Amino acid sequence: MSWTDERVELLKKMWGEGQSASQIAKELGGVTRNAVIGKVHRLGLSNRAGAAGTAKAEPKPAPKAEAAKPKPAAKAAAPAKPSKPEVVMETKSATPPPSPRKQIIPAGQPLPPQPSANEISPEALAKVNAVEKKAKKLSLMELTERTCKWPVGDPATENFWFCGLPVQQGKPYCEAHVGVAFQPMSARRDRRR
DNA sequence: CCCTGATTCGC
DNA sequence: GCGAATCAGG
Repeated sequence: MSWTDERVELLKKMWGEGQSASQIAKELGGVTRNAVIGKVHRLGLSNRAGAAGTAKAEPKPAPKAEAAKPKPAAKAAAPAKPSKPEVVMETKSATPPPSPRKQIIPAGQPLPPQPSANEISPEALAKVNAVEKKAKKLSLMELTERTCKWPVGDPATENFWFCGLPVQQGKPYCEAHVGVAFQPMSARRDRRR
């Protein structure tokens, strides 16, 4: 493969968007991330700083392209569904890990955390809520050994997906989900009922 | 171990 | 100019 104009443009575009070299390479195909990085340097756009030479470029917002058209919506629909405060911190009905009902959540090997007597740190929960918005929302088949396998939503529903963010090293989940999946086992054991 | 970008250097 | 190998970090 050679660096045709189109390919270079895509490279510039993606690099500008903050995509990683490996992602760009994958997208382009036929090249490795090294090739991409090498090209990036030769093009002089190592980082998104002012490569032009004089003017200092602004930090540039670099929005994460978020085209969102989940549903063709044959009819008007209400796509916006705030959040469901199902995670309470008062009554004891918290259910941080998704509720797999009696369904078997198919996962490569690791199983999603089964809800247990739990009360995850509010921080971790907040983190997860935030992260779920950035989740890549992968389908079962899209999961790999390196994508967070934290299930979100109801398996019996349309909107059910797996986090998909990069996992934390060996773990089956991303950092945020690891945070709620693996509790220090310190907090309290269980509410003395 | 996974990943990131940066650099080098033979081609 | 190209990019694998290597380096340096996270």
